[in-house]
Amino acid sequence: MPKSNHSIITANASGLKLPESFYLGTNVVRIARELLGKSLYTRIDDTVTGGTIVETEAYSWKERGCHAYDNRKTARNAVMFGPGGHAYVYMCYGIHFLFNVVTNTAETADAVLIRALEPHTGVAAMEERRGKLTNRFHLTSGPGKLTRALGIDRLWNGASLQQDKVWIADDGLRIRRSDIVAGPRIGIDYAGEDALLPWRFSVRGNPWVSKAG
DNA sequence: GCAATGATTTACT
DNA sequence: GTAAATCATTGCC
Repeated sequence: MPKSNHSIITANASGLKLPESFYLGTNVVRIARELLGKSLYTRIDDTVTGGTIVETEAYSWKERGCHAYDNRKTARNAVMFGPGGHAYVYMCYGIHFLFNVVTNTAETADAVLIRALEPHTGVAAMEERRGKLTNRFHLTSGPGKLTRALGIDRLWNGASLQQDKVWIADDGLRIRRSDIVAGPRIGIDYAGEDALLPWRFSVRGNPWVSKAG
């Protein structure tokens, strides 16, 4: 009997931290796909919170949707020009922090935006950070929501994913290729035809995937 | 449905 | 140096 993919989980925090080599890969689209099913964790004091990544988007300096399009380096996006395996956190709409994983080697500005998690570790702590919710699926089902749930803010920009503050682990979960949905990215209409690139990936049928798509 | 919210960027002088 | 437009969204109406 096939396992329901309605809710994929649940792993624990004992999985293997992804090595730096994973992030140094040159194909950011492939990395965005491979991050589905991995777990993103943060540790603040002794509180570990985390969940399974169920939605990502790839961004590359070669296309207009990216902050670093055409190799334009600014104070905000400087982290993207460093080596892969670091966090790129920035503020959007003046209210929300968005968490990205820098990929590729130094001077090649690619990144993967983490858009949604299925929470499985430290859920009570995340609920406390998010405040009262009418629907439990709203806890981490959006890029701004998950950073708030995990306690991520702008000070985390540039943090290494090889340390014990924020990291991504392989908890052994495998997402079948046929259960990965690809589609256009959210909220980048200004990118012209690059907005049509099918660089948003999510887990088919998972209730924690953001509503925006 | 749409207002709120503020950092960042860009286009000027 | 200054100002206006822009924005990888959310949450409340």
